[in-house]
Amino acid sequence: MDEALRTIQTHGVEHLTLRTVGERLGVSRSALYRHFADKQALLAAVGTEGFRELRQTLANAWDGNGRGRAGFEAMGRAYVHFALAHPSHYRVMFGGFLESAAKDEHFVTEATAAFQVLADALVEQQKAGDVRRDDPVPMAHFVWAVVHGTAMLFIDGQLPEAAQREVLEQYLTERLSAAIREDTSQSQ
Amino acid sequence: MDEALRTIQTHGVEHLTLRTVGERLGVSRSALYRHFADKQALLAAVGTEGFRELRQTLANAWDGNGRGRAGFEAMGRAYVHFALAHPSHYRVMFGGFLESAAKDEHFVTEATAAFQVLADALVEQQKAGDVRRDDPVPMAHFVWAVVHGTAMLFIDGQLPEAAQREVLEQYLTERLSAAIREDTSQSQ
DNA sequence: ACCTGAACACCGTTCAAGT
DNA sequence: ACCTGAACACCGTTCAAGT
Repeated sequence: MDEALRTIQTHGVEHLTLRTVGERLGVSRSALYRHFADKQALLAAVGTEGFRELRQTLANAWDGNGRGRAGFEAMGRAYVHFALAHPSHYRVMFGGFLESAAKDEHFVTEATAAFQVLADALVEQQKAGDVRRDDPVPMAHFVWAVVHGTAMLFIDGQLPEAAQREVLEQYLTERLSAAIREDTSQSQ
Repeated sequence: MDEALRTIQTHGVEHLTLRTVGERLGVSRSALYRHFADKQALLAAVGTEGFRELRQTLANAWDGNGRGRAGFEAMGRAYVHFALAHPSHYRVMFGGFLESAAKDEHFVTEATAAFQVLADALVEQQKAGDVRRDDPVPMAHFVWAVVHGTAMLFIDGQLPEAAQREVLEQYLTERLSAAIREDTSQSQ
Protein backbone atom coordinates (compact mmCIF):
# COMPACT_ATOMS: atom_id res chain seq x y z
CA MET A 1 0.00 0.00 0.00
CA ASP A 2 2.55 2.55 1.09
CA GLU A 3 4.54 1.19 -1.82
CA ALA A 4 2.02 2.56 -4.27
CA LEU A 5 1.96 5.90 -2.49
CA ARG A 6 5.69 6.22 -2.64
CA THR A 7 5.79 5.55 -6.35
CA ILE A 8 3.20 8.27 -6.81
CA GLN A 9 5.21 10.62 -4.65
CA THR A 10 8.35 9.84 -6.54
CA HIS A 11 7.42 10.36 -10.13
CA GLY A 12 4.56 12.82 -10.13
CA VAL A 13 3.04 14.58 -7.14
CA GLU A 14 1.48 17.64 -5.50
CA HIS A 15 -1.81 16.80 -7.17
CA LEU A 16 -2.00 13.25 -5.91
CA THR A 17 -5.45 11.81 -6.46
CA LEU A 18 -7.13 8.94 -4.67
CA ARG A 19 -8.54 7.79 -7.99
CA THR A 20 -5.16 7.30 -9.60
CA VAL A 21 -3.84 5.60 -6.49
CA GLY A 22 -6.73 3.18 -6.60
CA GLU A 23 -6.32 2.72 -10.32
CA ARG A 24 -2.65 1.96 -9.92
CA LEU A 25 -3.58 -0.67 -7.37
CA GLY A 26 -6.34 -2.07 -9.55
CA VAL A 27 -8.92 -1.09 -7.01
CA SER A 28 -11.75 1.38 -6.68
CA ARG A 29 -11.14 4.72 -5.04
CA SER A 30 -13.49 4.02 -2.18
CA ALA A 31 -11.54 0.89 -1.30
CA LEU A 32 -8.76 3.08 0.06
CA TYR A 33 -11.03 4.19 2.85
CA ARG A 34 -10.67 0.74 4.42
CA HIS A 35 -6.98 1.48 4.90
CA PHE A 36 -6.88 5.21 5.53
CA ALA A 37 -9.47 7.34 7.25
CA ASP A 38 -8.77 10.18 4.89
CA LYS A 39 -6.58 11.58 2.19
CA GLN A 40 -4.93 13.51 4.99
CA ALA A 41 -4.23 10.24 6.78
CA LEU A 42 -2.64 8.86 3.66
CA LEU A 43 -0.48 11.95 3.28
CA ALA A 44 0.45 11.72 6.95
CA ALA A 45 1.62 8.15 6.35
CA VAL A 46 3.69 9.32 3.41
CA GLY A 47 5.19 12.11 5.48
CA THR A 48 5.94 9.76 8.33
CA GLU A 49 7.79 7.45 5.99
CA GLY A 50 9.70 10.45 4.68
CA PHE A 51 10.90 11.39 8.15
CA ARG A 52 12.00 7.83 8.77
CA GLU A 53 14.07 7.85 5.60
CA LEU A 54 15.46 11.28 6.42
CA ARG A 55 16.49 10.13 9.87
CA GLN A 56 18.31 7.12 8.45
CA THR A 57 19.99 9.26 5.83
CA LEU A 58 21.23 11.67 8.48
CA ALA A 59 22.36 8.93 10.83
CA ASN A 60 24.28 7.23 8.03
CA ALA A 61 26.03 10.43 7.05
CA TRP A 62 26.96 11.10 10.66
CA ASP A 63 28.16 7.59 11.44
CA GLY A 64 29.82 7.10 8.09
CA ASN A 65 31.98 10.19 8.31
CA GLY A 66 33.55 10.00 11.70
CA ARG A 67 30.93 11.49 14.04
CA GLY A 68 32.88 14.74 14.19
CA ARG A 69 33.15 17.95 12.25
CA ALA A 70 33.33 16.08 8.92
CA GLY A 71 30.41 13.87 9.88
CA PHE A 72 28.32 16.85 10.84
CA GLU A 73 29.02 18.65 7.61
CA ALA A 74 28.20 15.47 5.70
CA MET A 75 24.93 15.39 7.60
CA GLY A 76 24.07 18.90 6.54
CA ARG A 77 24.76 18.11 2.92
CA ALA A 78 22.85 14.85 3.18
CA TYR A 79 19.85 16.75 4.50
CA VAL A 80 19.76 19.14 1.58
CA HIS A 81 20.41 16.39 -0.93
CA PHE A 82 17.59 14.32 0.50
CA ALA A 83 15.20 17.21 -0.02
CA LEU A 84 16.44 17.83 -3.56
CA ALA A 85 16.26 14.15 -4.46
CA HIS A 86 12.69 13.81 -3.17
CA PRO A 87 11.20 17.28 -3.42
CA SER A 88 7.59 16.16 -3.40
CA HIS A 89 8.10 13.82 -0.53
CA TYR A 90 9.84 16.59 1.34
CA ARG A 91 6.94 18.95 0.68
CA VAL A 92 4.53 16.46 2.17
CA MET A 93 6.66 16.44 5.33
CA PHE A 94 6.63 20.20 5.63
CA GLY A 95 4.86 22.17 2.92
CA GLY A 96 1.62 22.46 4.87
CA PHE A 97 -0.31 19.80 3.02
CA LEU A 98 -1.12 18.31 6.38
CA GLU A 99 -3.59 20.32 8.38
CA SER A 100 -3.15 20.48 12.12
CA ALA A 101 -4.91 17.12 12.17
CA ALA A 102 -1.48 16.03 10.98
CA LYS A 103 -0.89 15.66 14.69
CA ASP A 104 -0.82 12.01 13.74
CA GLU A 105 1.09 10.28 16.49
CA HIS A 106 3.51 8.42 14.26
CA PHE A 107 4.16 11.53 12.22
CA VAL A 108 5.17 13.60 15.21
CA THR A 109 7.19 10.74 16.68
CA GLU A 110 9.13 10.22 13.48
CA ALA A 111 9.70 13.94 12.93
CA THR A 112 11.00 14.29 16.46
CA ALA A 113 13.29 11.30 15.97
CA ALA A 114 14.83 12.88 12.89
CA PHE A 115 15.41 16.12 14.77
CA GLN A 116 16.93 14.16 17.61
CA VAL A 117 19.66 12.76 15.38
CA LEU A 118 20.75 16.32 14.74
CA ALA A 119 20.53 17.34 18.39
CA ASP A 120 22.44 14.26 19.54
CA ALA A 121 25.21 14.96 17.08
CA LEU A 122 25.54 18.46 18.50
CA VAL A 123 25.73 17.19 22.07
CA GLU A 124 28.36 14.67 21.11
CA GLN A 125 30.44 17.38 19.50
CA GLN A 126 30.02 19.57 22.55
CA LYS A 127 31.47 16.82 24.70
CA ALA A 128 34.37 16.51 22.29
CA GLY A 129 34.93 20.25 22.57
CA ASP A 130 34.16 20.77 18.89
CA VAL A 131 31.12 22.97 19.31
CA ARG A 132 29.95 25.85 21.48
CA ARG A 133 28.38 24.79 24.75
CA ASP A 134 25.07 26.52 24.14
CA ASP A 135 21.77 24.92 25.03
CA PRO A 136 21.67 22.19 22.37
CA VAL A 137 17.95 22.57 21.64
CA PRO A 138 17.98 26.12 20.25
CA MET A 139 21.33 25.34 18.65
CA ALA A 140 19.77 22.37 16.86
CA HIS A 141 16.89 24.61 15.82
CA PHE A 142 19.38 27.03 14.30
CA VAL A 143 21.07 24.28 12.31
CA TRP A 144 17.71 22.92 11.24
CA ALA A 145 16.60 26.35 10.06
CA VAL A 146 19.71 26.68 7.90
CA VAL A 147 19.40 23.31 6.17
CA HIS A 148 15.63 23.49 5.90
CA GLY A 149 15.73 27.00 4.52
CA THR A 150 18.40 26.02 2.04
CA ALA A 151 16.45 22.96 0.95
CA MET A 152 13.20 24.88 0.54
CA LEU A 153 14.78 27.70 -1.43
CA PHE A 154 16.47 25.20 -3.72
CA ILE A 155 13.24 23.29 -4.26
CA ASP A 156 11.44 26.52 -5.01
CA GLY A 157 14.03 27.45 -7.61
CA GLN A 158 15.10 30.55 -5.68
CA LEU A 159 18.71 29.47 -5.48
CA PRO A 160 21.12 28.94 -8.39
CA GLU A 161 21.30 25.63 -10.22
CA ALA A 162 23.94 23.17 -11.24
CA ALA A 163 27.41 24.62 -11.45
CA GLN A 164 26.82 27.36 -8.91
CA ARG A 165 25.13 24.98 -6.54
CA GLU A 166 28.18 23.17 -5.26
CA VAL A 167 30.04 26.38 -4.58
CA LEU A 168 27.04 27.78 -2.73
CA GLU A 169 26.67 24.61 -0.69
CA GLN A 170 30.32 24.81 0.20
CA TYR A 171 29.89 28.35 1.41
CA LEU A 172 26.74 27.58 3.40
CA THR A 173 28.39 24.62 5.05
CA GLU A 174 31.37 26.71 6.02
CA ARG A 175 29.28 29.52 7.49
CA LEU A 176 27.07 27.13 9.38
CA SER A 177 30.09 25.40 10.84
CA ALA A 178 31.58 28.71 11.83
CA ALA A 179 28.36 29.78 13.52
CA ILE A 180 28.23 26.82 15.86
CA ARG A 181 31.95 26.65 16.56
CA GLU A 182 32.76 30.30 16.86
CA ASP A 183 34.01 31.51 20.24
CA THR A 184 33.52 35.28 20.02
CA SER A 185 37.29 35.63 20.08
CA GLN A 186 37.56 34.71 23.77
CA SER A 187 38.47 31.25 25.10
CA GLN A 188 35.92 28.73 26.35
CA MET B 1 -9.74 42.97 -7.22
CA ASP B 2 -6.48 42.22 -5.48
CA GLU B 3 -8.26 43.61 -2.45
CA ALA B 4 -10.68 40.73 -2.41
CA LEU B 5 -7.85 38.26 -2.87
CA ARG B 6 -5.94 39.67 0.01
CA THR B 7 -8.90 39.46 2.35
CA ILE B 8 -9.29 35.82 1.37
CA GLN B 9 -5.61 35.24 1.94
CA THR B 10 -5.74 36.92 5.26
CA HIS B 11 -8.58 35.25 7.04
CA GLY B 12 -8.86 31.80 5.53
CA VAL B 13 -6.65 30.29 2.82
CA GLU B 14 -4.87 27.32 1.31
CA HIS B 15 -8.18 26.20 -0.12
CA LEU B 16 -8.96 29.42 -1.87
CA THR B 17 -11.74 28.97 -4.38
CA LEU B 18 -12.63 31.04 -7.39
CA ARG B 19 -16.28 30.65 -6.52
CA THR B 20 -15.96 32.28 -3.10
CA VAL B 21 -13.80 35.04 -4.56
CA GLY B 22 -16.49 35.74 -7.12
CA GLU B 23 -19.19 35.51 -4.51
CA ARG B 24 -17.39 37.95 -2.27
CA LEU B 25 -17.24 40.35 -5.19
CA GLY B 26 -20.88 39.78 -6.07
CA VAL B 27 -19.86 38.32 -9.39
CA SER B 28 -19.93 34.96 -11.10
CA ARG B 29 -16.87 32.73 -11.00
CA SER B 30 -16.33 32.88 -14.71
CA ALA B 31 -16.16 36.67 -14.57
CA LEU B 32 -12.74 36.38 -12.96
CA TYR B 33 -11.35 35.00 -16.19
CA ARG B 34 -11.63 38.46 -17.71
CA HIS B 35 -9.05 39.64 -15.19
CA PHE B 36 -6.82 36.62 -14.69
CA ALA B 37 -5.91 33.97 -17.20
CA ASP B 38 -5.93 31.36 -14.53
CA LYS B 39 -6.14 30.54 -10.88
CA GLN B 40 -2.37 30.28 -11.06
CA ALA B 41 -2.22 33.80 -12.45
CA LEU B 42 -4.33 35.05 -9.57
CA LEU B 43 -2.07 33.31 -7.06
CA ALA B 44 0.95 34.75 -8.84
CA ALA B 45 -0.55 38.22 -8.39
CA VAL B 46 -1.10 37.53 -4.72
CA GLY B 47 2.47 36.30 -4.34
CA THR B 48 3.82 39.32 -6.17
CA GLU B 49 1.96 41.62 -3.83
CA GLY B 50 3.38 39.62 -0.92
CA PHE B 51 6.93 40.19 -2.08
CA ARG B 52 6.28 43.88 -2.48
CA GLU B 53 5.02 44.12 1.09
CA LEU B 54 7.89 42.03 2.35
CA ARG B 55 10.39 44.26 0.61
CA GLN B 56 8.87 47.37 2.17
CA THR B 57 8.81 45.74 5.58
CA LEU B 58 12.49 44.85 5.30
CA ALA B 59 13.49 48.25 3.99
CA ASN B 60 11.62 49.96 6.81
CA ALA B 61 13.28 47.80 9.45
CA TRP B 62 16.69 48.50 7.95
CA ASP B 63 16.22 52.22 7.52
CA GLY B 64 14.38 52.66 10.79
CA ASN B 65 17.08 51.05 12.91
CA GLY B 66 20.25 52.72 11.81
CA ARG B 67 21.33 50.74 8.76
CA GLY B 68 23.93 48.90 10.81
CA ARG B 69 24.13 45.85 12.98
CA ALA B 70 20.95 46.80 14.84
CA GLY B 71 19.17 47.53 11.60
CA PHE B 72 20.19 44.23 10.12
CA GLU B 73 19.02 42.29 13.13
CA ALA B 74 15.74 44.19 13.04
CA MET B 75 15.45 43.19 9.41
CA GLY B 76 15.87 39.52 10.27
CA ARG B 77 13.21 39.72 12.93
CA ALA B 78 10.92 41.68 10.64
CA TYR B 79 11.26 38.96 8.01
CA VAL B 80 10.20 36.20 10.38
CA HIS B 81 7.42 38.30 11.85
CA PHE B 82 6.08 39.08 8.41
CA ALA B 83 5.84 35.37 7.66
CA LEU B 84 4.18 34.64 10.99
CA ALA B 85 1.73 37.51 10.61
CA HIS B 86 0.71 36.41 7.10
CA PRO B 87 1.41 32.68 6.98
CA SER B 88 -0.93 31.97 4.09
CA HIS B 89 0.33 34.85 2.06
CA TYR B 90 3.87 33.71 2.74
CA ARG B 91 3.00 30.20 1.61
CA VAL B 92 1.75 31.54 -1.69
CA MET B 93 5.09 33.24 -2.20
CA PHE B 94 7.06 30.09 -1.56
CA GLY B 95 5.09 26.96 -0.62
CA GLY B 96 5.03 25.66 -4.18
CA PHE B 97 1.46 26.63 -4.98
CA LEU B 98 2.78 28.25 -8.09
CA GLU B 99 3.94 25.82 -10.72
CA SER B 100 6.96 26.71 -12.80
CA ALA B 101 4.56 28.77 -14.90
CA ALA B 102 4.93 31.05 -11.91
CA LYS B 103 7.72 32.52 -13.97
CA ASP B 104 5.38 35.44 -14.09
CA GLU B 105 7.55 38.43 -14.85
CA HIS B 106 6.28 40.67 -12.06
CA PHE B 107 6.56 37.84 -9.58
CA VAL B 108 10.22 37.21 -10.32
CA THR B 109 10.98 40.92 -10.43
CA GLU B 110 9.37 41.56 -7.08
CA ALA B 111 11.00 38.52 -5.46
CA THR B 112 14.38 39.63 -6.73
CA ALA B 113 13.80 43.14 -5.41
CA ALA B 114 13.05 41.81 -1.93
CA PHE B 115 16.20 39.74 -2.00
CA GLN B 116 18.14 42.77 -3.17
CA VAL B 117 17.25 44.73 -0.05
CA LEU B 118 18.96 42.05 1.96
CA ALA B 119 21.98 41.88 -0.32
CA ASP B 120 22.37 45.67 -0.37
CA ALA B 121 22.29 45.80 3.40
CA LEU B 122 25.11 43.29 3.51
CA VAL B 123 27.23 45.26 1.05
CA GLU B 124 26.67 48.43 3.02
CA GLN B 125 27.80 46.71 6.18
CA GLN B 126 30.83 45.32 4.42
CA LYS B 127 31.85 48.83 3.45
CA ALA B 128 31.41 49.91 7.07
CA GLY B 129 33.62 47.01 8.13
CA ASP B 130 30.80 45.39 10.08
CA VAL B 131 30.60 42.22 8.06
CA ARG B 132 32.94 39.67 6.48
CA ARG B 133 34.06 40.59 2.99
CA ASP B 134 32.75 37.43 1.36
CA ASP B 135 30.99 37.46 -1.99
CA PRO B 136 27.74 39.18 -0.99
CA VAL B 137 25.52 36.94 -3.12
CA PRO B 138 26.17 33.61 -1.41
CA MET B 139 26.30 35.47 1.89
CA ALA B 140 22.85 36.89 1.23
CA HIS B 141 21.69 33.40 0.33
CA PHE B 142 22.95 32.15 3.65
CA VAL B 143 21.07 34.83 5.56
CA TRP B 144 17.97 34.20 3.50
CA ALA B 145 18.14 30.48 4.23
CA VAL B 146 18.29 31.15 7.95
CA VAL B 147 15.33 33.50 8.09
CA HIS B 148 13.31 31.55 5.55
CA GLY B 149 13.98 28.25 7.31
CA THR B 150 13.06 29.79 10.63
CA ALA B 151 9.86 31.25 9.24
CA MET B 152 8.82 28.01 7.57
CA LEU B 153 9.49 25.88 10.63
CA PHE B 154 7.51 28.29 12.79
CA ILE B 155 4.61 28.29 10.35
CA ASP B 156 4.65 24.53 10.26
CA GLY B 157 4.50 24.35 14.03
CA GLN B 158 7.88 22.64 14.24
CA LEU B 159 9.34 25.27 16.51
CA PRO B 160 8.19 26.19 20.04
CA GLU B 161 5.40 28.70 20.62
CA ALA B 162 4.84 31.82 22.63
CA ALA B 163 7.12 32.13 25.64
CA GLN B 164 9.94 30.07 24.17
CA ARG B 165 9.71 31.86 20.88
CA GLU B 166 11.32 35.11 21.87
CA VAL B 167 14.27 33.38 23.50
CA LEU B 168 14.73 31.19 20.43
CA GLU B 169 14.57 34.21 18.13
CA GLN B 170 17.14 35.94 20.26
CA TYR B 171 19.45 32.97 19.95
CA LEU B 172 18.95 32.61 16.21
CA THR B 173 19.62 36.30 15.67
CA GLU B 174 22.79 36.11 17.71
CA ARG B 175 24.12 33.07 15.86
CA LEU B 176 23.28 34.51 12.48
CA SER B 177 25.06 37.74 13.35
CA ALA B 178 28.08 35.81 14.55
CA ALA B 179 28.18 33.78 11.34
CA ILE B 180 28.43 36.79 9.07
CA ARG B 181 30.73 38.84 11.30
CA GLU B 182 33.03 36.13 12.53
CA ASP B 183 36.69 36.45 11.59
CA THR B 184 38.02 32.95 12.26
CA SER B 185 40.15 34.46 15.03
CA GLN B 186 42.45 36.32 12.62
CA SER B 187 42.19 39.98 11.68
CA GLN B 188 40.69 41.30 8.47
C1' DA C 1 -12.79 -7.98 6.43
C1' DC C 2 -12.56 -6.00 1.99
C1' DC C 3 -14.41 -4.18 -2.11
C1' DT C 4 -17.90 -1.91 -5.62
C1' DG C 5 -21.06 1.55 -7.74
C1' DA C 6 -23.71 5.13 -7.47
C1' DA C 7 -24.49 9.34 -5.45
C1' DC C 8 -23.39 13.96 -3.21
C1' DA C 9 -21.34 18.29 -2.89
C1' DC C 10 -17.75 20.35 -4.45
C1' DC C 11 -13.77 21.99 -7.83
C1' DG C 12 -11.36 24.84 -12.26
C1' DT C 13 -12.27 25.94 -16.90
C1' DT C 14 -14.75 26.85 -21.28
C1' DC C 15 -18.05 28.85 -24.20
C1' DA C 16 -22.12 30.53 -26.22
C1' DA C 17 -24.92 34.22 -25.18
C1' DG C 18 -26.31 38.50 -23.28
C1' DT C 19 -25.66 44.10 -22.03
C1' DA D 1 -15.38 45.44 -22.46
C1' DC D 2 -17.53 42.84 -18.96
C1' DC D 3 -20.60 39.54 -17.21
C1' DT D 4 -23.87 35.21 -16.94
C1' DG D 5 -25.42 30.31 -17.05
C1' DA D 6 -24.92 26.06 -18.35
C1' DA D 7 -21.88 22.53 -19.29
C1' DC D 8 -17.57 19.56 -18.93
C1' DA D 9 -14.29 16.86 -16.71
C1' DC D 10 -12.64 16.39 -12.65
C1' DC D 11 -12.26 16.09 -7.20
C1' DG D 12 -12.91 13.77 -1.94
C1' DT D 13 -16.22 11.39 0.69
C1' DT D 14 -20.22 8.49 1.96
C1' DC D 15 -23.10 4.63 1.95
C1' DA D 16 -25.90 0.82 0.70
C1' DA D 17 -24.85 -3.40 -1.21
C1' DG D 18 -22.22 -7.31 -2.49
C1' DT D 19 -18.39 -11.53 -1.53
